[in-house]
Amino acid sequence: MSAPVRVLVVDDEPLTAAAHAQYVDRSPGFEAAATAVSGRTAVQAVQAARRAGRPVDLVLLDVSLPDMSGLDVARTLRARGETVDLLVITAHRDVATVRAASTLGVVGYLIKPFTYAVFEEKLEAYRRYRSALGAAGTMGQAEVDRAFAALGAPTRPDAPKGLSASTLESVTALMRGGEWLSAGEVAERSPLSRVTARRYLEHLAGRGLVQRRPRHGTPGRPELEYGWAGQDVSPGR
Amino acid sequence: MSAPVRVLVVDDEPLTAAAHAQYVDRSPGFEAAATAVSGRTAVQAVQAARRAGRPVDLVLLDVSLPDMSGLDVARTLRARGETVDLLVITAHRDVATVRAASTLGVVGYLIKPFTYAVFEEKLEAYRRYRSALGAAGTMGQAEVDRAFAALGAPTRPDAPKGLSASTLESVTALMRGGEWLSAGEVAERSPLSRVTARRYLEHLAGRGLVQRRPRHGTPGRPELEYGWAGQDVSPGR
DNA sequence: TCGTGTTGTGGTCATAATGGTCGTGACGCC
DNA sequence: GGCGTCACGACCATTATGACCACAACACGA
Repeated sequence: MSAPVRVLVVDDEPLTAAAHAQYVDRSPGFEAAATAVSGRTAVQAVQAARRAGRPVDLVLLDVSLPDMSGLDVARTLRARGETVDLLVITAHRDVATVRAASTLGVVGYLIKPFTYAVFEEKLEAYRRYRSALGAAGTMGQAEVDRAFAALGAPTRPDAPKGLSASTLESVTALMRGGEWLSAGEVAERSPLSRVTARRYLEHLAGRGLVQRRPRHGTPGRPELEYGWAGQDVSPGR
Repeated sequence: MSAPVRVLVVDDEPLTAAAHAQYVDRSPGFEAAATAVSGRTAVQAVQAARRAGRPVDLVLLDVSLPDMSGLDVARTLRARGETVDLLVITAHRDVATVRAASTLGVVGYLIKPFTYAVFEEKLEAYRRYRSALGAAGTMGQAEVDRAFAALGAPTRPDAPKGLSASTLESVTALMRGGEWLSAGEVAERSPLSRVTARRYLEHLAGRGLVQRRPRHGTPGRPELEYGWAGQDVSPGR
């Protein structure tokens, strides 16, 4: 198990900041390292944490701050070369702010108010993003795409046409076991048929929740095996 | 029908820049506005275009430039508040570069070499991103997610009939190591059989991505060894 | 020097075994 | 009772493997 992701919470409203920090601590693998109530203190907190040898990984950044815009905080951090990831949390819904945040390389944009489920989904997406980037020293196009796709995961865990929520959940639970399984093997370990199992696995793969890779070595067409993303890739067979 | 997206192509290799510009003009809704062969001229071109009232919408940005890194170009543009989108096009595959590009808010990251089909896919994703942003003055969480998701759309490497995309990528990754390997050696270092390895190597050789040469000196039929050719843009459809 | 044997891989064919899609059927909801 | 939805079975398409024959260069003897 790797060290938890250290999170700095920035919000001018102390109660809101505390609530967000609570959300963070509630999420396994994340810990609220500090909170800041202004843009200036936020920048200072990031720099201080890095100099102290315990750098911040992620900043939950409010846009409305008393001294400066959250976007300005982002620009300042970028200009100073701080390598932190930013998750914008704001009530601003205008296109200009969203676009500005996007060009500043934020890993997500959350519109207040939101439920914990939605928040957790964003943290989960960020976790996948990190794991996709941390996998290897060099990446192929597919790996790069997977990293970018992780951030694009929709907030709502909606089950599209043709899929049912309960079945999706059971397949997800099975895959969380960490084993690499083919569609046929998933079918064996669940009351589903291979075709149905494949539909759900493909759906999860499209969302970046599971990875696919061919299983070579035996005659015949290679078997596609699926593995839960968000953990390190096992060396395989 | 809205005005076409104006694109600036940046690459230190004039032939590559021309090829990319051709790709852009070939894509409906996009037009190559200019090309630049260095970081300094790229920044100047963006500023000049904006002042001339015909701003650049998108920059195809190479990382390896003679005077400065493409990432530095991005930082400069961001620092000067230019509101252009960036699509990184590079042979750099290390995580650090990918991560740096990501934090600079690029709309995509393409690893050279690539086919036109892959390139077009990225432009299409960017088009969806723009249309998601341009739809309304204010956005809900769903709209924001859709915009971010558009950029995360995976590029499917186009493999011809008989070859699978993921296998092709693994063979490509192995060959990028720079070593000269025979089909049998590739088979040893991958879960593939010699026959399969040969099929993919021959495919890459046909596209000019790897070179072939016989390995003399030992008894028996000479072994064909394959080496990475390191071209920029393959002549694929 | 030339011809022949030896060696080891190149390249092709048939086979294997799953992937993916289409149509059908059952279940639940309006 | 009709309709939409979701899952299943079966079929065809797809892609890897193993085996086989052919080929090309070296080695050696005449």
